[in-house]
Amino acid sequence: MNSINTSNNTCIRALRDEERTELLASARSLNFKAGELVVKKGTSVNDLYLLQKGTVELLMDEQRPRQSLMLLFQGEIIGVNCAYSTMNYRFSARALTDCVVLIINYHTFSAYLKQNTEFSMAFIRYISLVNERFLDWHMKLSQKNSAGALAFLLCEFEKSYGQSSFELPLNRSDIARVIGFSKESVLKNLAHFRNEGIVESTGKKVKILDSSRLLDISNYG
Amino acid sequence: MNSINTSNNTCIRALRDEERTELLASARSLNFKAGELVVKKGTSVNDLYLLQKGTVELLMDEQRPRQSLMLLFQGEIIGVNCAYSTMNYRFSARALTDCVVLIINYHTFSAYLKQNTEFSMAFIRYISLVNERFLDWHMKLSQKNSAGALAFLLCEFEKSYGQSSFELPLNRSDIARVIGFSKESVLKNLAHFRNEGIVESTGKKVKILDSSRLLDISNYG
DNA sequence: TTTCAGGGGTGTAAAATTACACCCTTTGAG
DNA sequence: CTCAAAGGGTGTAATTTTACACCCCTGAAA
Repeated sequence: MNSINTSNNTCIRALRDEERTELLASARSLNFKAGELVVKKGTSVNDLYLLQKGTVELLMDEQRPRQSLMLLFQGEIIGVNCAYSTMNYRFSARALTDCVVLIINYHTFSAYLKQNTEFSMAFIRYISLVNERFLDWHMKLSQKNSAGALAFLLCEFEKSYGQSSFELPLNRSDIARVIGFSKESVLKNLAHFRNEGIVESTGKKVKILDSSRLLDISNYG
Repeated sequence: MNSINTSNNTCIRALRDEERTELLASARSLNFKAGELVVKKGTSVNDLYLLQKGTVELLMDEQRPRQSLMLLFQGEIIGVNCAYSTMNYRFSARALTDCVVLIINYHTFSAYLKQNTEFSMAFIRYISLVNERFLDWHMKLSQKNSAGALAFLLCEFEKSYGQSSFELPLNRSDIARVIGFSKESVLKNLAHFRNEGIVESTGKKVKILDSSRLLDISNYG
């Protein structure tokens, strides 16, 4: 059980060794295929879902695939904000890639929060940072034009994957939904980036050639 | 000191009586005039600012008065999210009306978080709810057209003030900044609402006549 | 009293974005 | 092999929003 990798989540690391061992003993790992629903909006929070591997998309509504909240990469607890507010998921999470999710018992987790002050302070810090990132994501996208928003998303992938060459887990319509613009705007801006030599792209394969210029477009928009 | 009203903040109420008394003994009340800067972006968090009375606007940048984050009404702790993440304010807060702010010592507050489990759990719940409201605000505004956004803002004021007739602490340009549209869009939509008999408005005085229709416009947009 | 700045207000032009129509290529099921 | 579906891609029209020009009114300073 100790082989389960939790080192990419800052607040789990704040647990004492024996607590972490015990918590992970009660946890189980689950696999999701790309496209599967990991969390359904409206359901109650019985467990915490730590995304160990893969990328998920948070959605306001599965039906109308209009409003995408943001993307989560490995190391994040999915919908952690809902766990201690309404205790109901306020959005759905869909796997964009094949994912490995660690299911952690909510009550066990809460018990440690009450028991271990170091842990609860680390958790407060963790959710504050998560919410900051959440807000940043939204501020950035809503204040940008279509080119800036696309540049921002590409930069986020580059940062999260840690490499300038990667494969997007999204098709063009998906990208459009995530950044909140039309598919055509995405295509035209991507074509523009290609013509300007800022990125190379064939289908979902993307290589960022001029990272600083892309960041400029992202910040300027 | 016990006369200080803190009952409108849920997490302070979770303190034991003697703790609350002690916390408030070390706190002081401060008045801000409309237009004054309450919190400056980039400064470190040394105290928590509990807004006892009035309305403040959270801004990404004081200089370029473009991006407004959201409005805070009485009972909220200003920038509570920053207190336990970077410990630096990531945005400024400007008083829209005359305000009364209770300055609470950050270290004293943090000491109670570590000491009192009930309080720390209430605080986790509080910041989760605040962030949910933050996110809601942004989701709603960014996905709406100009009419929907204006309707949303008017509904927020109605809700926060608890009455359908009120005086806006914002002129038309301010409204435009807060909802992220142009001044002209605000004026035209307001004129439309007036013509349709949804609101009455002369200058900053607003009376909401058809609350449910306004809510529809807010939700539809 | 005059003047002028600030806010409220409105029509029209300009810009950005979306929607539609359509084409090409790949791929996998029959 | 064939054909249909899905994704990538592009031009053009329609829509939305912004920007500009300008008007009126009020209130405070000269």
